[in-house]
Amino acid sequence: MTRAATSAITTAARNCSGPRAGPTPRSASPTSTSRPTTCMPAPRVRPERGGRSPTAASPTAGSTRRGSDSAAQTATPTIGPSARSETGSGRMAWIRVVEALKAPVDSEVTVKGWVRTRRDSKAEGGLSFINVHDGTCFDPIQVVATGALPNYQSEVTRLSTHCAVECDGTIVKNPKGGNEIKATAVRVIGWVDDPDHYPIQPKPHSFEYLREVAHLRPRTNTFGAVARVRHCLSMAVHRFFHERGFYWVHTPIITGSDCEGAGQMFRVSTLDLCNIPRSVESGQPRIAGSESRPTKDSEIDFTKDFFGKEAHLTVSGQLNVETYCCAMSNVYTFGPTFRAENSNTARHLAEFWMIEPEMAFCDLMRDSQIAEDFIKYCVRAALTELPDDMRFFDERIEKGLLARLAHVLEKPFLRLPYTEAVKIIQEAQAKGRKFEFQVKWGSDLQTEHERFLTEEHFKQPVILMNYPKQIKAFYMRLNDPGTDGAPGDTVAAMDVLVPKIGEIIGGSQREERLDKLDQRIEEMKLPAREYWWYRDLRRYGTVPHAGFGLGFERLMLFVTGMANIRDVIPFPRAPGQAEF
RNA sequence: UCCUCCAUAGCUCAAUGGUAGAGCGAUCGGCUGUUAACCGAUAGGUUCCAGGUUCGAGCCCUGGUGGAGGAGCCA
Repeated sequence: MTRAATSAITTAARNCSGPRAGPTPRSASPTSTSRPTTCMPAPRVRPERGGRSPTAASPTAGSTRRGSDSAAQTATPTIGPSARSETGSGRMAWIRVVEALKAPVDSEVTVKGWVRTRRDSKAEGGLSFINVHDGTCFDPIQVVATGALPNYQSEVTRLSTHCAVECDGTIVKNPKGGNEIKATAVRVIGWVDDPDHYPIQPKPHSFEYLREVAHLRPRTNTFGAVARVRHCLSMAVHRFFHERGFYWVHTPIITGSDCEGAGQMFRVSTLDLCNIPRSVESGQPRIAGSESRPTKDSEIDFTKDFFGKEAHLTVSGQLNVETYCCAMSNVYTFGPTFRAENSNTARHLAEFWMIEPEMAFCDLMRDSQIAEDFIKYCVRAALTELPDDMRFFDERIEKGLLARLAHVLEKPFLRLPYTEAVKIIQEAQAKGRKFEFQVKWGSDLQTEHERFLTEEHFKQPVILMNYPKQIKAFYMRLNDPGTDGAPGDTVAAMDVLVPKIGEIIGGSQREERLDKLDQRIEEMKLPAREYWWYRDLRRYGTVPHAGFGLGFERLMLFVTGMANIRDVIPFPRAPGQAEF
């Protein structure tokens, strides 16, 4: 795995309030106990110079307001569309770093952000180059501070990674061409307590390590870029559907049915775990001491629970969104989803965001076309809206990312029946390609098979269609016998396979015929009673409809080239992992 | 849940069962319109936890805990 050591570097001002969140609360007790906690206002760890004690408790201690004074005389109109009416402590226009990098020369500006790096020179009576970032773009802006600043020795030369600063100055051209700010004032808003122990250093950190300091990692260039792409893709998702007349439906996060059928669920309950109510239906008397453990003879009485029945966190909004589909035509969900699977991989989370469009009067072919358009739309959005971030991912995270994505956009995705895919894999095997698992018609394809198809054999995204019914969900539409020359019954299911990820989308045309649906529910021994409202959709004005599901974080992996799903969501939840 | 590997300085990692090391980062100094800066010096350790073997354990054994990679489940 290319865990391209990242890039890190960021800045942080630590507040004095509240308990220290601690970088690695559960690890290294020696470290955490020996470390000075929080930012104690008083004795600073660093030796003091020059008598001034810039403590975190007095953020602006010793900072100068001179810049403000001079700015007052040359009050400059605000610059850029997003410049707000607020100004810095001075009267210069506070603009974002992204705007400062494009602002015209001689503009008087203020930027606010965190120090990424600082380099000093003794030339010209003291010269410091401070890279400041505020999250608005990949590149920081370089602020040039000179010894003429009154707080130069006392503060500027002590800035360390992730100190928070406000800088006033003039936009000038860097000798190498880019914009930089010739500072007239540098105000320190928040110091970094004990830079030697500050968890993020101006050096590469492993992603594993940064997960332990998830509260500080967004200040690094990698996680800043991830956050921007995540936002960009989220907006693209909504834009894609909105532009096509889809309605966003907020399906419930708490579900009262255990019939969504997509894996282990988290229970939602307000019952007292120390005193769980038992039903006495079995006629057995309750036995003291046995009441808090379920037995065959005493079942938990969920009528006493909050919802009067068992409740769980949703594992899919699909069944619910189908109801709106059969009324609004084109709808989608985009929200959090929860799976209590004990799965520990770079592609799974216990809490993730899922996108599930559902289209009425739609068959599998159109479904797959929308899936393809959707993927391409999202890829294009990232490439055009965040070229700097994407270039970074290409250079430092996955070499060749941009070429891979360009290739994805290039031509139509390939469509292939499952039955054909099995033949291709079997032929490859006959020619000596080794697989850990055998493939035969009727068995589900393993990750290795899917990746073989999309990465080796076709070298492009592939949509597999019409899977054997026994490996797919009950709600998928039964195909006519003999579809694709399959030796058994198939359903109108599709999986979109892409290089690097494997399956990124799973979808299907839904079974709209009540008798066929009932037959499947019965075959799979599902509790028919639980599906009463789902069955109603087939009783009252049923229509062919189709949809698909896509894990948003997997789309993130696909677009950014990041290797681990825990690094593309701000605070990953996984088995044994709910810190922050 | 299964298989494999790992846990030593702020970070990344060394160290035949025999004095705890390097690089980066931090601090201080030198040089420099610097930008992965460079040069020198200094500080920094209960070697994840609990037991055990041994004259002696970072190293060997047992049991925990945590992490990583792969698999399964899936999105």
